[in-house]
Amino acid sequence: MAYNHQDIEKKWQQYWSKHKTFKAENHSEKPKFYVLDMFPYPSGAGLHVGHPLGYIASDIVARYKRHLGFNVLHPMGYDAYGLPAEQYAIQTGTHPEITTNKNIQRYRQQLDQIGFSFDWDREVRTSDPEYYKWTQWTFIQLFESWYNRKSDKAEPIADLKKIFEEEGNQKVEAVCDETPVFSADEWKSKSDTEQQEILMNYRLAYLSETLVNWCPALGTVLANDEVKDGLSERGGHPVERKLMKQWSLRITAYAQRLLDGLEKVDWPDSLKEMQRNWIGRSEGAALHFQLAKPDGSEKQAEGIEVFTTRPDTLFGATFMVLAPEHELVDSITIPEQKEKVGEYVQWAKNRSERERMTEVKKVTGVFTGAYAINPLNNQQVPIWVADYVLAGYGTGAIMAVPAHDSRDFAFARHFNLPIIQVVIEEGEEPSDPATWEESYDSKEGIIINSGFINGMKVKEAISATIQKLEAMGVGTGKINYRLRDAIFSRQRYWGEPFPIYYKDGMPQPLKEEELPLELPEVDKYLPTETGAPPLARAQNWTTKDGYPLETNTMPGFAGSSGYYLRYMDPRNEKEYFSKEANQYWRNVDLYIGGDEHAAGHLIYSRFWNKFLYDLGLVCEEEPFKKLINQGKIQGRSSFVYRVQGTNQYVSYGLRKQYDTQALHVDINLVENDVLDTEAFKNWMPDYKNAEFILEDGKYICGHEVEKMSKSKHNVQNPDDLIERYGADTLRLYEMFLGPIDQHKPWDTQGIEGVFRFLKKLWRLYFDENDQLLVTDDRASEAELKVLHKTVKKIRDDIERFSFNTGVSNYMICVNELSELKCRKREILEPLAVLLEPYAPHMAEELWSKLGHEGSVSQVNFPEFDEKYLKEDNFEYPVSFNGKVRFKLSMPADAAPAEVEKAALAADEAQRWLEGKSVRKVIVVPKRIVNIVVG
RNA sequence: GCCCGAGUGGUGGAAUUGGUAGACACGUUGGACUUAAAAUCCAAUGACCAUUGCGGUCGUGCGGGUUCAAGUCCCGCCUCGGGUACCA
Repeated sequence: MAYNHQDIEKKWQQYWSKHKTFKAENHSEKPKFYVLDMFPYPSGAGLHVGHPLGYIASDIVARYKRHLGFNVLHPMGYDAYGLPAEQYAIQTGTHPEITTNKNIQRYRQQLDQIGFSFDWDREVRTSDPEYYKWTQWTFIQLFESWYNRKSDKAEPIADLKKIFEEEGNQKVEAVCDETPVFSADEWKSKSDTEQQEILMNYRLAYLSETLVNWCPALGTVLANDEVKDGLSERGGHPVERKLMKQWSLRITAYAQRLLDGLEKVDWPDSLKEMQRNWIGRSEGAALHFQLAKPDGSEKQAEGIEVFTTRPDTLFGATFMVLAPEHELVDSITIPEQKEKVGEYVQWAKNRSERERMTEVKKVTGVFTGAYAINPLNNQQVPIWVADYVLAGYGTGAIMAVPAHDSRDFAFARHFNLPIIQVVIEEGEEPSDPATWEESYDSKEGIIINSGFINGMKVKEAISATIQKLEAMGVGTGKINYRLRDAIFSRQRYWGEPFPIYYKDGMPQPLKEEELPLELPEVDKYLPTETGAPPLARAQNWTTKDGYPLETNTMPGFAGSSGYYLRYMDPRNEKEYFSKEANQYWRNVDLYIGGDEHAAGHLIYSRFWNKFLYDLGLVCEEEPFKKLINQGKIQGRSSFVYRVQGTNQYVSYGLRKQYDTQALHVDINLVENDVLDTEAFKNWMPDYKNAEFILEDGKYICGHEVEKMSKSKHNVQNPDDLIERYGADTLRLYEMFLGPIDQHKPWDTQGIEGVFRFLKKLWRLYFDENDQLLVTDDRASEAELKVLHKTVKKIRDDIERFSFNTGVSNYMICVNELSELKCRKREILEPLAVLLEPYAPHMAEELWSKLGHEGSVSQVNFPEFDEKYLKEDNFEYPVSFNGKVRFKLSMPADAAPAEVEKAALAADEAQRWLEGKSVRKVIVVPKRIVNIVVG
């Protein structure tokens, strides 16, 4: 009877659960260590082999830190709100909560099977009212706060009201929407509603008209990641942009702090870079172009604000462009152009996302007939409308410098507008822009054709121009961010209800004691006939006083933005978390998760945390000190090809003859790339009436190696592997696959090797009849050396998160001890402890079989002693001109001169020295000898 | 297009600070045990040349460079993966 993983693993999992072995205490003399995994969305497909990769790594660290005497917080929970459960509810009528709870149960069972050391008493679920109470509570705090630029933090709206009452808003520096200046008296004379409307411009959670991805066929707004190529991912329906009243979070107030904070965290550079790009800080100038009167003679009072990063090229601005949505388009267009401009704006608005994306290169636009005046040279430049200028960035208007911007260049060429070169590379002669094929790169160079800045370098010219514009009062240096405020409303059922009701049409927050506002029952999980969100179907969806409640729900990232805080004090009924708990746990020491959350969760969380920091609720400004991205375990996806606009699916080899859209299909419906068409029809209701265009009587699927994810339906689940090899083998194998942060395709081939290793380890302790072989004899030098070498390496490898080499080191250790036929307790006992982080079940079993009570997870980690690692001799590789020719064994402490002498005198050296003179000998102690001959 | 990351045997990967390239596994081949299989154990396994033995040449995507010494550093490319996209 050999290693029986099934019994052993079940036994110890039960033991851990019964004894609450991994419970973390909020009061402890021990130093704290907080290891966190990104919590999963419990999908119906269950856990796949990619999920545990990060969990295993973090579990190894958590277990290791416990051995070192840390009080470890290692919690797990569920990001329980999400579209799949809601979609399922729409299709079947099953309440998403039922589906979600079922999926959570399955997740829990799967997680337990892998033997994680989570403190399950701290589990949170975002869909649990006890949890989302605090999500709602935070929303109210955001609603009741504004961002004061002077103090550079969030402050109460109540304070802002006081300022308004005392001195109006002229001295207020806030991150807010455009608001007219008013005095204290004017403020007091406003009606309550008017005051509320103004305050809305300042609130960090605010209601406004926003452009959204509207899918008429599905009757709902879609998040950006639910839209693919301008079509809805589910169903393939067209998506259009539409203005809707939506809640937003004023995350832009934190743009600079979000950027600065990146300097303070230990995150992968690539991920920091992604966040920097997402925040998209650009320095430049805001400037004002006045309008010329229609007859072209004089200036008008009105003007156009533009943002540019290159004020130094202002003399090369030969025209201006407004976004079709720009508010001035209507008013400045001259009567003769009204019709054309109107048509263009209409056309541009109705153009779907898809068209916009596929026709990026196509140049379109219309002249308004109006002119603006270049403030520096008083030249009149024509104002155009074109959709290559986006309403959402900067001011929605640009000064076009065709000589030095590729888009402006294309536009100027197409409409025959003048091009003036204003930057030139040092030492080059200007050329005629008419002969150019593309715009001229102007990042560096000398300014020409530009009046007072002629001859300056780009950098000087930028600051000189800004100075001049400021002096003239027509412009100012400005920093612009690409980051947009986060749209926070979803027309969905399965999400947190907003703690908001409407009184006289104005939103009002619920009182704290009215939280949580629980999700109501509805008859159907669809929008109403009038297009209102599903919550509008709920009976009596009003406050006690009869005021209507908000019918939108919060998006997926709401609940995940602060979950790491709730873990610190998850059962607190009075507060989000206690101050003491937060002071003790502070922030996450190690956070492991995928980099797909770079621009979403990881920005929102940082924002959320900073906001709570401003409120004095959390003591650390950055939530995640160190972060590791686990690489994705890639899967092999299968595809079917839907003929555009139909429910017909064409086989892989024939797809080129049609206009098709590739859709992922569940790999379980596919064998050797052949689709089980009947199973496919039953897979999802959308496909029920699917028709197929076959080749050779079969439907052949396309395939691709890409990341394994529920949406790609290429999930490989771990249950079968655990059944066959055990959790310890799975843990070791997932780590053995390669570096934790690298992507790698899943392949079960190598798992046998890891399984063999565990069996071999087992045989060090037991004979074929399961009799313990361990003796109390003294260990030999050689055995001690193997042990101590391994202890050092295992520690090292965990500290630097090199788990794959960690596994190799166990293997080397076991190979060597097997070779030595080691049976010594002095060696095998520490080895069991050493193994615990990676293969905890086997470690527990060995520990108890060695005669110990209690869990090995509480025992101190083995120390290594350098004295056992000392080598008396070192085998020098001796190379000639860099090529290793022979080995030379020398005492480890031999002086370089001695080594040199011995190397040159060695028999093997003679054939390489023959007829050559020694130019130089390099001896690097305990490394190498290199003899240069020639 | 732009920004990141990666290219090492048949495969996954190792080489932590410029110092023996290919650790540890998988796979393959041969062998032991067995009636047989499984399990286990042993041996070989980068390519090429030589093969009676000693051995030699090449080799970390490609082309250059720095160095006594380069997978590792520098310059110029190529390929693959990821992110992002009219961001002024």
